[in-house]
Amino acid sequence: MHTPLLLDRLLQIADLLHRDMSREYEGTELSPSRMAVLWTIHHAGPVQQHTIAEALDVTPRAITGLVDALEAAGYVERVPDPADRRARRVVLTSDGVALMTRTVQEHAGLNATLMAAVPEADRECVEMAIAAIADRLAELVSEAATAAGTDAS
Amino acid sequence: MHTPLLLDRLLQIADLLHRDMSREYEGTELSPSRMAVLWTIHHAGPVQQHTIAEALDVTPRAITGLVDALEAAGYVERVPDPADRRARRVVLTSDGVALMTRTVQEHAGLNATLMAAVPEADRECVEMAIAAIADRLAELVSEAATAAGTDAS
DNA sequence: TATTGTTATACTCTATAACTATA
DNA sequence: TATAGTTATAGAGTATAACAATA
Repeated sequence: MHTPLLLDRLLQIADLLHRDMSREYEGTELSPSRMAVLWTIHHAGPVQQHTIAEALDVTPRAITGLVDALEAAGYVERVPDPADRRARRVVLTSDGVALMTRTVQEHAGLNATLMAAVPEADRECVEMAIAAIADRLAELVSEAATAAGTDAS
Repeated sequence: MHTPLLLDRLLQIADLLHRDMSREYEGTELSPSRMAVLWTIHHAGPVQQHTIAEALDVTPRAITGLVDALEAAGYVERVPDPADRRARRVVLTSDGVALMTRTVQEHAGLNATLMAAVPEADRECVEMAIAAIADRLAELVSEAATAAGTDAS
């Protein structure tokens, strides 16, 4: 048995994060996909649905369903867009803002717990390295998607 | 805009890896879930389906569907279990073995590409740190799952 | 004409529950 | 009685396609 590759560790972490989030939200009106919509609105402010669709790289149809669910649960509201009567802006309700505030705090707490597993002297180096890996991976995925899109057209 | 947390970077990497895998397999008989089944068999050898279900933390019913698809695609075969006539062992076909051999090589290649984004002097430290973070996260998720299970019972 | 978002429909993945065959 | 796996059914998430309202 040899040491797992860094990539294997990253895949393990990906699986654990997704599993933990799914478990955390089970029995509630939330889910990883719905949280992704809330993060987009949290970061971008009131947005049109097609903007969310582009940010998450899914079709507008998928956003219709996710926003329907979030609106029914009381976390977001569809409001008229004064500049375009076809569109509506999706905004966080006060419940939505409170949820995201709590979630940001929980993220910071989990981040601190995980960083505590790394020797203090190594932390800056590790943060830089993971950022570099994430950026490199984003480039690769973007190139692969472009190549696939070119093939298909 | 402050520097993203390490956790945010890990979530970004998780999303990119899943997205890239989904794109890579689109239009084929494969998918991330089906690949997870193949990885389990690749590592454990011929296994009963309930063993795969436990390894992936899904219900046996889900495995029935995934193995059905993989068998139809020619990557695995269900063979009788000589020790238990209720069960069948799932084994890789020669196509399945060839696929996993290719995939292991592709993983090693991607791993090397990503590690190239990290200064050579930092690599060992980063590998150790990510392993420590993965182990810590696995503990946390396991504890949370146990706590949730205890609550429910 | 192009864009925004919806309804209609279908597929994958997953869960629970009821059932068969075997242990 | 318990276990291995299946069928039946349901729900979430996503895709394509056709359509409405507006730009």
